Amino acid sequence: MHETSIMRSRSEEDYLKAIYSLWKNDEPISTTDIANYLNMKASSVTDMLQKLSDKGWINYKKYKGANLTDEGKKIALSIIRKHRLWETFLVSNLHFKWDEVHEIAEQLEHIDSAELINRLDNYLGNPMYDPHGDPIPNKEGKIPKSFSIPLIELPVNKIGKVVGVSSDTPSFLQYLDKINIQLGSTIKVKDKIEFDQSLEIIINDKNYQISATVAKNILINTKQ
Amino acid sequence: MHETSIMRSRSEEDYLKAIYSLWKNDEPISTTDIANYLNMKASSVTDMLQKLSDKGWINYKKYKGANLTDEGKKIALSIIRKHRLWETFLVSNLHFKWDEVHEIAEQLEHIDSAELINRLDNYLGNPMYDPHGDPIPNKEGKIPKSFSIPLIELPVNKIGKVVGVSSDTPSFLQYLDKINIQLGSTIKVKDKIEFDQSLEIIINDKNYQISATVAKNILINTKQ
DNA sequence: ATTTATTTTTAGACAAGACTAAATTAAGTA
DNA sequence: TACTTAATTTAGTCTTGTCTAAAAATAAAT
Repeated sequence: MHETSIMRSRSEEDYLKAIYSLWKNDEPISTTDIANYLNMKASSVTDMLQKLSDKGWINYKKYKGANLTDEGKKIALSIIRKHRLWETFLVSNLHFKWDEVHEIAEQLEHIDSAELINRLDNYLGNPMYDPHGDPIPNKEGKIPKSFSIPLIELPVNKIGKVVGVSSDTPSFLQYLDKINIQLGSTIKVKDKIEFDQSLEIIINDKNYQISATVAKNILINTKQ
Repeated sequence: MHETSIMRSRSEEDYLKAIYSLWKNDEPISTTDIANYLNMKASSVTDMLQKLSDKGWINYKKYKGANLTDEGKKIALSIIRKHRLWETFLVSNLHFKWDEVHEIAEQLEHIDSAELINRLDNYLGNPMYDPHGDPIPNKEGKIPKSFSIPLIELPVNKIGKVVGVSSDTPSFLQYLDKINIQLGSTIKVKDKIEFDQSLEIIINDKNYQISATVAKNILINTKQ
């Protein structure tokens, strides 16, 4: 139906994206991990892994888990590109809050039109990062490098700029909104509490106490 | 999954939209007409009509065809609203040509988020008409009245403004592009050829000869 | 009014993508 | 190493939405 590329179902795309997201080292991703990520039963995952393998998008060995092939990685990255560009549009142009856009982008990312997404990219000014600070892959699937560390590693009395988050659950993002943290916010670490690793920080001249868990999920730039 | 409204499949939405589009008088729409419109077999249509009827979206009597209920009409209009708003976005903001947007809008119209579409509406400046001159239903499903006649009915020596087209096949739209007709174009009818009903018209001081078929599918405003 | 042609429906099949329950393999432990 | 537990796969079922082929109903025509 479209150009030379083989049509993919929404389901197939979701699996490829899931495998990409769970991918860490070179370890293959387990059936159970994928099942949990997608809220499905392991048996359903097994079925689909066989299908994706037949299409050449993953390497799959029974009982050994799966990994993306180059072809599969390319597809996953193109979906992530679409997801992040749409999120950017929703936040920058339609003024959604950053915790409201995920579900909608989950739908929009499956719209099939290369022309559309490239035009959207231009329309948005070819952004490098989405509203959560995540890098946006380019047309060729290249991801801009980002140099960042979790806030918890920032030394006392140092100042850093928020460039991203490593969790984007709505509850977390809403909490950040509440204490006035957004992309670009400047944070100073006033003190670290030995006992529970919590931090005392300053944002816009106001003091806040944040837990180690939160501090681990806020990303700070290392180069400016 | 979303608000109080019952989830609908893409397929169900396509059927409702098809029935709406084929709707003329109060005559119920036949199985075959729907099948042709959607490029499906009549037997598939029969199945789906039964389903839509069970959900209360159409009135369906065996062998008698189907008509939308108020509920069904509301759904169809909301999909048309989405389709036309997305087309507007694609043409006005992403600078697609008016003959390139249909397929993409066919996908976008199924994105499920009332909030999204209302924000998009505002972002576009609450347009009344889409790039083909078709009226955009509002949130409540109300369609702005448009007063227009086919160009063929415009008397000789009268001037009219193009407000829409009643066919939007790419080949027709491309032909219009070629002879420089777009929404808002001013057309003067210089002569009518009795023999074949074709027209001699003037656009931007240039003369063109157009067939009756074309002249029937160009809509001209009657109130300005 | 009866036959013929066309439409529409029914019945049964199939593919995709999910599930449950049972069987099998792999991994962990005494 | 043998045993137990956890992970994974297989087998079979279900739903959605399509199809083909056959049957039934309606419409058209002589």
